[in-house]
Amino acid sequence: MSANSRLTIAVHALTWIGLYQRRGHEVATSEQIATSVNTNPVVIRRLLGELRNAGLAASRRGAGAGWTLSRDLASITLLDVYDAVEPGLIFGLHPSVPDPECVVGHGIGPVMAAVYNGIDIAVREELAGTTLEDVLRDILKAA
Amino acid sequence: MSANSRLTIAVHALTWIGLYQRRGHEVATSEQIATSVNTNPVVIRRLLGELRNAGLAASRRGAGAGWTLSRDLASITLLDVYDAVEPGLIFGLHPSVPDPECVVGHGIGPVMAAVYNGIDIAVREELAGTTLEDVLRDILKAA
DNA sequence: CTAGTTGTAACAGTTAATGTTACTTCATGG
DNA sequence: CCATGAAGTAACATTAACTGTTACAACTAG
Repeated sequence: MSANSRLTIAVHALTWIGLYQRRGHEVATSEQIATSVNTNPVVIRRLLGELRNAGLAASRRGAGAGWTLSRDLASITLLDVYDAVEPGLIFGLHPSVPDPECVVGHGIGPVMAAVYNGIDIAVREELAGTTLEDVLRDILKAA
Repeated sequence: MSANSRLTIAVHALTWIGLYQRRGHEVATSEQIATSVNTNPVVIRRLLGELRNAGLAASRRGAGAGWTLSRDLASITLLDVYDAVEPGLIFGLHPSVPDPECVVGHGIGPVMAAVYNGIDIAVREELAGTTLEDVLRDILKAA
Protein backbone atom coordinates (compact mmCIF):
# COMPACT_ATOMS: atom_id res chain seq x y z
CA MET A 1 0.00 0.00 0.00
CA SER A 2 2.84 2.35 0.71
CA ALA A 3 3.98 3.53 -2.69
CA ASN A 4 4.63 7.22 -2.83
CA SER A 5 1.34 8.81 -3.83
CA ARG A 6 1.87 12.13 -2.10
CA LEU A 7 2.53 14.00 -5.34
CA THR A 8 -0.51 12.44 -6.99
CA ILE A 9 -2.80 13.35 -4.09
CA ALA A 10 -1.42 16.88 -3.86
CA VAL A 11 -1.96 17.52 -7.57
CA HIS A 12 -5.45 16.02 -7.32
CA ALA A 13 -6.39 18.25 -4.40
CA LEU A 14 -5.10 21.47 -5.96
CA THR A 15 -6.71 20.72 -9.30
CA TRP A 16 -9.98 19.95 -7.58
CA ILE A 17 -9.92 23.26 -5.71
CA GLY A 18 -9.09 25.10 -8.92
CA LEU A 19 -11.98 23.59 -10.84
CA TYR A 20 -14.37 24.13 -7.93
CA GLN A 21 -13.45 27.79 -7.71
CA ARG A 22 -13.72 28.16 -11.46
CA ARG A 23 -17.28 26.94 -11.14
CA GLY A 24 -18.09 29.82 -8.83
CA HIS A 25 -17.54 28.44 -5.33
CA GLU A 26 -15.41 30.35 -2.88
CA VAL A 27 -13.86 27.65 -0.73
CA ALA A 28 -13.47 23.88 -0.85
CA THR A 29 -13.55 21.74 2.27
CA SER A 30 -11.20 18.89 3.06
CA GLU A 31 -14.29 16.71 3.32
CA GLN A 32 -15.24 17.37 -0.32
CA ILE A 33 -11.72 16.87 -1.58
CA ALA A 34 -11.32 13.68 0.44
CA THR A 35 -14.46 12.31 -1.20
CA SER A 36 -13.00 12.85 -4.66
CA VAL A 37 -9.61 11.43 -3.69
CA ASN A 38 -11.27 8.61 -1.75
CA THR A 39 -9.36 9.03 1.47
CA ASN A 40 -9.71 10.56 4.92
CA PRO A 41 -10.12 14.36 5.30
CA VAL A 42 -7.18 14.48 7.71
CA VAL A 43 -4.90 13.16 4.99
CA ILE A 44 -6.02 16.05 2.78
CA ARG A 45 -5.61 18.63 5.52
CA ARG A 46 -2.07 17.44 6.25
CA LEU A 47 -1.03 17.60 2.62
CA LEU A 48 -2.73 20.95 2.01
CA GLY A 49 -0.97 22.25 5.10
CA GLU A 50 2.37 21.56 3.43
CA LEU A 51 1.13 23.20 0.25
CA ARG A 52 0.08 26.22 2.26
CA ASN A 53 3.57 26.43 3.77
CA ALA A 54 4.88 26.50 0.21
CA GLY A 55 2.55 29.34 -0.71
CA LEU A 56 0.35 27.35 -3.06
CA ALA A 57 -2.86 27.15 -1.01
CA ALA A 58 -4.56 29.08 1.76
CA SER A 59 -7.14 28.13 4.37
CA ARG A 60 -9.85 29.93 6.30
CA ARG A 61 -11.13 28.73 9.65
CA GLY A 62 -14.41 29.12 11.45
CA ALA A 63 -17.86 28.66 9.93
CA GLY A 64 -17.85 28.68 6.15
CA ALA A 65 -14.20 27.76 6.23
CA GLY A 66 -12.17 25.83 3.67
CA TRP A 67 -9.36 25.98 1.18
CA THR A 68 -8.48 28.24 -1.72
CA LEU A 69 -5.63 28.45 -4.19
CA SER A 70 -3.01 31.12 -3.54
CA ARG A 71 -1.97 31.18 -7.19
CA ASP A 72 -3.60 30.54 -10.50
CA LEU A 73 -3.56 26.98 -11.82
CA ALA A 74 -1.52 28.11 -14.81
CA SER A 75 1.25 29.48 -12.61
CA ILE A 76 1.73 26.32 -10.54
CA THR A 77 3.98 23.65 -12.05
CA LEU A 78 4.26 20.07 -10.90
CA LEU A 79 7.75 21.00 -9.74
CA ASP A 80 6.25 23.51 -7.31
CA VAL A 81 4.03 20.78 -5.90
CA TYR A 82 6.92 18.29 -5.82
CA ASP A 83 9.10 20.66 -3.84
CA ALA A 84 6.26 21.25 -1.41
CA VAL A 85 5.47 17.63 -0.59
CA GLU A 86 8.54 15.49 -1.40
CA PRO A 87 11.39 16.10 1.01
CA GLY A 88 14.28 13.89 -0.02
CA LEU A 89 16.16 12.70 -3.05
CA ILE A 90 15.07 9.67 -5.04
CA PHE A 91 18.20 7.59 -4.50
CA GLY A 92 20.33 7.44 -1.37
CA LEU A 93 24.01 6.84 -0.80
CA HIS A 94 25.40 4.24 1.61
CA PRO A 95 23.57 3.75 4.92
CA SER A 96 26.95 3.37 6.63
CA VAL A 97 30.12 5.09 5.49
CA PRO A 98 32.02 2.64 3.24
CA ASP A 99 35.58 1.53 3.99
CA PRO A 100 37.86 4.56 3.44
CA GLU A 101 40.88 2.23 3.15
CA CYS A 102 39.40 0.77 -0.04
CA VAL A 103 39.80 2.68 -3.30
CA VAL A 104 36.22 1.99 -4.31
CA GLY A 105 34.83 2.62 -0.85
CA HIS A 106 36.72 5.87 -0.65
CA GLY A 107 35.85 7.25 -4.05
CA ILE A 108 32.38 6.03 -4.93
CA GLY A 109 30.41 8.51 -2.84
CA PRO A 110 31.09 11.67 -4.89
CA VAL A 111 30.76 9.75 -8.16
CA MET A 112 27.30 8.44 -7.34
CA ALA A 113 26.28 11.79 -5.88
CA ALA A 114 27.08 13.39 -9.23
CA VAL A 115 24.98 10.79 -11.03
CA TYR A 116 22.06 11.33 -8.67
CA ASN A 117 22.38 15.07 -9.08
CA GLY A 118 21.98 14.66 -12.82
CA ILE A 119 18.89 12.54 -12.29
CA ASP A 120 17.42 15.10 -9.95
CA ILE A 121 17.90 17.81 -12.56
CA ALA A 122 16.26 15.68 -15.26
CA VAL A 123 13.26 14.92 -13.04
CA ARG A 124 12.86 18.56 -12.10
CA GLU A 125 12.97 19.66 -15.73
CA GLU A 126 10.31 17.12 -16.55
CA LEU A 127 8.07 18.26 -13.69
CA ALA A 128 8.59 21.93 -14.51
CA GLY A 129 7.17 21.38 -17.98
CA THR A 130 3.63 20.72 -16.78
CA THR A 131 1.31 23.15 -14.98
CA LEU A 132 -1.86 22.36 -13.07
CA GLU A 133 -3.69 24.16 -15.87
CA ASP A 134 -2.27 21.54 -18.27
CA VAL A 135 -3.42 18.78 -15.94
CA LEU A 136 -6.94 20.17 -15.69
CA ARG A 137 -7.15 20.71 -19.44
CA ASP A 138 -6.15 17.11 -20.14
CA ILE A 139 -8.64 15.86 -17.56
CA LEU A 140 -11.49 17.81 -19.14
CA LYS A 141 -10.40 16.83 -22.62
CA ALA A 142 -10.67 13.14 -21.78
CA ALA A 143 -14.10 13.49 -20.15
CA MET B 1 17.97 4.92 7.88
CA SER B 2 15.67 3.62 5.19
CA ALA B 3 16.52 5.69 2.14
CA ASN B 4 16.83 3.69 -1.03
CA SER B 5 20.50 2.75 -1.31
CA ARG B 6 20.04 -0.44 -3.28
CA LEU B 7 21.31 1.07 -6.52
CA THR B 8 24.32 2.57 -4.78
CA ILE B 9 25.26 -0.72 -3.12
CA ALA B 10 24.76 -2.70 -6.32
CA VAL B 11 26.99 -0.36 -8.32
CA HIS B 12 29.57 -0.46 -5.53
CA ALA B 13 29.62 -4.25 -5.48
CA LEU B 14 29.91 -4.68 -9.25
CA THR B 15 32.60 -2.04 -9.53
CA TRP B 16 34.52 -3.65 -6.71
CA ILE B 17 34.40 -7.05 -8.40
CA GLY B 18 35.50 -5.50 -11.68
CA LEU B 19 38.51 -3.80 -10.16
CA TYR B 20 39.43 -6.91 -8.17
CA GLN B 21 39.35 -9.05 -11.29
CA ARG B 22 41.33 -6.45 -13.19
CA ARG B 23 44.02 -6.80 -10.55
CA GLY B 24 44.34 -10.49 -11.33
CA HIS B 25 42.02 -12.21 -8.89
CA GLU B 26 39.54 -14.77 -10.12
CA VAL B 27 36.62 -14.43 -7.73
CA ALA B 28 35.49 -11.99 -5.07
CA THR B 29 33.68 -13.11 -1.92
CA SER B 30 30.65 -11.46 -0.40
CA GLU B 31 32.73 -11.08 2.76
CA GLN B 32 35.30 -8.93 0.97
CA ILE B 33 32.69 -6.82 -0.78
CA ALA B 34 30.74 -6.36 2.45
CA THR B 35 33.89 -5.03 4.12
CA SER B 36 34.26 -2.36 1.44
CA VAL B 37 30.56 -1.46 1.50
CA ASN B 38 30.52 -1.65 5.32
CA THR B 39 27.53 -3.92 5.65
CA ASN B 40 26.64 -7.56 6.23
CA PRO B 41 27.69 -10.23 3.69
CA VAL B 42 24.11 -11.45 3.42
CA VAL B 43 23.03 -8.04 2.17
CA ILE B 44 25.62 -8.34 -0.60
CA ARG B 45 24.65 -11.89 -1.49
CA ARG B 46 20.99 -10.91 -1.76
CA LEU B 47 21.72 -7.99 -4.05
CA LEU B 48 24.23 -9.92 -6.16
CA GLY B 49 21.64 -12.66 -6.48
CA GLU B 50 19.31 -10.20 -8.19
CA LEU B 51 22.17 -9.03 -10.40
CA ARG B 52 22.88 -12.63 -11.32
CA ASN B 53 19.24 -13.10 -12.30
CA ALA B 54 19.67 -10.11 -14.59
CA GLY B 55 22.75 -11.65 -16.19
CA LEU B 56 25.23 -9.14 -14.79
CA ALA B 57 27.06 -11.34 -12.29
CA ALA B 58 27.78 -15.02 -11.73
CA SER B 59 28.63 -17.05 -8.66
CA ARG B 60 30.53 -20.23 -7.93
CA ARG B 61 29.83 -22.38 -4.88
CA GLY B 62 31.95 -24.74 -2.89
CA ALA B 63 35.50 -24.12 -1.73
CA GLY B 64 37.25 -21.23 -3.47
CA ALA B 65 33.84 -19.91 -4.37
CA GLY B 66 32.79 -16.32 -5.00
CA TRP B 67 31.50 -13.84 -7.52
CA THR B 68 32.53 -12.77 -11.00
CA LEU B 69 31.19 -10.32 -13.57
CA SER B 70 29.23 -11.81 -16.46
CA ARG B 71 29.93 -8.80 -18.65
CA ASP B 72 32.67 -6.26 -19.00
CA LEU B 73 32.38 -3.12 -16.89
CA ALA B 74 32.18 -1.03 -20.05
CA SER B 75 29.11 -2.89 -21.28
CA ILE B 76 27.08 -2.47 -18.10
CA THR B 77 25.17 0.79 -17.72
CA LEU B 78 23.62 2.11 -14.56
CA LEU B 79 20.27 1.47 -16.26
CA ASP B 80 21.09 -2.25 -16.40
CA VAL B 81 21.78 -2.20 -12.66
CA TYR B 82 18.68 -0.11 -11.97
CA ASP B 83 16.45 -2.55 -13.82
CA ALA B 84 17.98 -5.41 -11.90
CA VAL B 85 17.48 -4.07 -8.39
CA GLU B 86 14.70 -1.47 -8.47
CA PRO B 87 11.30 -3.03 -9.06
CA GLY B 88 8.72 -0.25 -9.10
CA LEU B 89 8.16 3.24 -10.42
CA ILE B 90 9.29 6.32 -8.54
CA PHE B 91 5.86 7.85 -8.06
CA GLY B 92 2.62 6.02 -7.40
CA LEU B 93 -0.99 6.78 -8.27
CA HIS B 94 -3.84 6.79 -5.76
CA PRO B 95 -3.80 4.10 -3.01
CA SER B 96 -7.57 3.78 -3.42
CA VAL B 97 -9.44 4.36 -6.66
CA PRO B 98 -10.68 7.98 -6.65
CA ASP B 99 -14.35 8.87 -7.03
CA PRO B 100 -15.40 7.99 -10.60
CA GLU B 101 -18.42 10.30 -10.29
CA CYS B 102 -16.12 13.28 -10.00
CA VAL B 103 -14.59 14.73 -13.17
CA VAL B 104 -11.20 15.11 -11.54
CA GLY B 105 -11.33 11.77 -9.79
CA HIS B 106 -12.34 10.10 -13.01
CA GLY B 107 -9.76 11.70 -15.29
CA ILE B 108 -6.65 12.31 -13.24
CA GLY B 109 -5.27 8.78 -13.31
CA PRO B 110 -4.25 8.62 -16.99
CA VAL B 111 -2.99 12.21 -16.91
CA MET B 112 -0.64 11.57 -14.00
CA ALA B 113 0.38 8.22 -15.46
CA ALA B 114 1.50 10.04 -18.60
CA VAL B 115 3.52 12.49 -16.53
CA TYR B 116 5.17 9.67 -14.58
CA ASN B 117 5.92 7.84 -17.78
CA GLY B 118 7.79 10.87 -19.05
CA ILE B 119 9.77 11.04 -15.81
CA ASP B 120 10.62 7.36 -16.05
CA ILE B 121 11.96 7.86 -19.57
CA ALA B 122 14.07 10.82 -18.46
CA VAL B 123 15.54 8.90 -15.53
CA ARG B 124 16.32 5.91 -17.70
CA GLU B 125 18.07 8.07 -20.28
CA GLU B 126 20.15 9.61 -17.55
CA LEU B 127 21.10 6.21 -16.12
CA ALA B 128 21.85 4.77 -19.56
CA GLY B 129 24.49 7.44 -20.13
CA THR B 130 26.89 6.10 -17.51
CA THR B 131 28.67 2.74 -17.54
CA LEU B 132 30.41 1.01 -14.66
CA GLU B 133 33.63 1.66 -16.55
CA ASP B 134 32.86 5.38 -16.29
CA VAL B 135 32.21 4.98 -12.57
CA LEU B 136 35.49 3.14 -11.99
CA ARG B 137 37.43 5.66 -14.07
CA ASP B 138 36.04 8.57 -12.05
CA ILE B 139 36.80 6.77 -8.81
CA LEU B 140 40.42 6.15 -9.80
CA LYS B 141 40.78 9.67 -11.15
CA ALA B 142 39.80 11.16 -7.81
CA ALA B 143 42.15 8.92 -5.82
C1' DC C 1 36.27 -35.83 4.17
C1' DT C 2 37.13 -31.06 5.33
C1' DA C 3 36.88 -26.35 4.82
C1' DG C 4 35.07 -22.34 2.98
C1' DT C 5 31.50 -19.95 0.59
C1' DT C 6 27.07 -19.44 -1.48
C1' DG C 7 21.95 -19.86 -0.89
C1' DT C 8 18.21 -18.87 1.88
C1' DA C 9 14.97 -18.72 5.60
C1' DA C 10 13.65 -16.28 9.61
C1' DC C 11 13.48 -12.54 12.50
C1' DA C 12 14.20 -7.70 14.61
C1' DG C 13 14.63 -2.69 14.12
C1' DT C 14 13.84 1.50 11.68
C1' DT C 15 11.52 4.54 8.73
C1' DA C 16 7.76 6.19 6.02
C1' DA C 17 3.05 6.38 4.09
C1' DT C 18 -1.58 5.95 5.03
C1' DG C 19 -5.71 5.83 7.58
C1' DT C 20 -8.50 6.73 11.71
C1' DT C 21 -10.31 8.76 16.05
C1' DA C 22 -10.66 12.40 19.03
C1' DC C 23 -10.19 16.72 20.52
C1' DT C 24 -9.07 21.82 20.42
C1' DT C 25 -9.28 26.22 18.01
C1' DC C 26 -11.42 29.51 15.45
C1' DA C 27 -14.68 32.64 12.89
C1' DT C 28 -19.06 33.30 10.87
C1' DG C 29 -24.10 33.76 11.11
C1' DG C 30 -28.08 33.91 13.71
C1' DC D 1 -23.47 35.82 22.81
C1' DC D 2 -23.69 31.38 21.24
C1' DA D 3 -24.15 27.51 18.14
C1' DT D 4 -22.23 25.52 14.17
C1' DG D 5 -19.00 23.79 11.05
C1' DA D 6 -14.53 23.30 9.57
C1' DA D 7 -9.47 23.68 10.16
C1' DG D 8 -5.52 22.30 13.12
C1' DT D 9 -3.29 18.74 15.35
C1' DA D 10 -2.00 15.03 18.42
C1' DA D 11 -2.03 10.19 18.95
C1' DC D 12 -2.23 5.71 17.49
C1' DA D 13 -2.64 1.41 14.35
C1' DT D 14 -1.51 -0.77 10.10
C1' DT D 15 1.17 -1.85 6.28
C1' DA D 16 5.27 -2.05 3.63
C1' DA D 17 10.08 -1.69 2.50
C1' DC D 18 14.96 -1.52 3.60
C1' DT D 19 18.57 -2.92 6.33
C1' DG D 20 20.94 -5.82 9.36
C1' DT D 21 21.68 -10.19 11.75
C1' DT D 22 21.78 -15.15 12.99
C1' DA D 23 21.51 -19.72 11.68
C1' DC D 24 21.88 -23.41 8.88
C1' DA D 25 21.63 -26.23 4.57
C1' DA D 26 23.87 -26.99 0.01
C1' DC D 27 27.68 -27.41 -2.51
C1' DT D 28 32.50 -28.08 -4.44
C1' DA D 29 37.63 -27.75 -4.72
C1' DG D 30 41.40 -29.86 -2.72
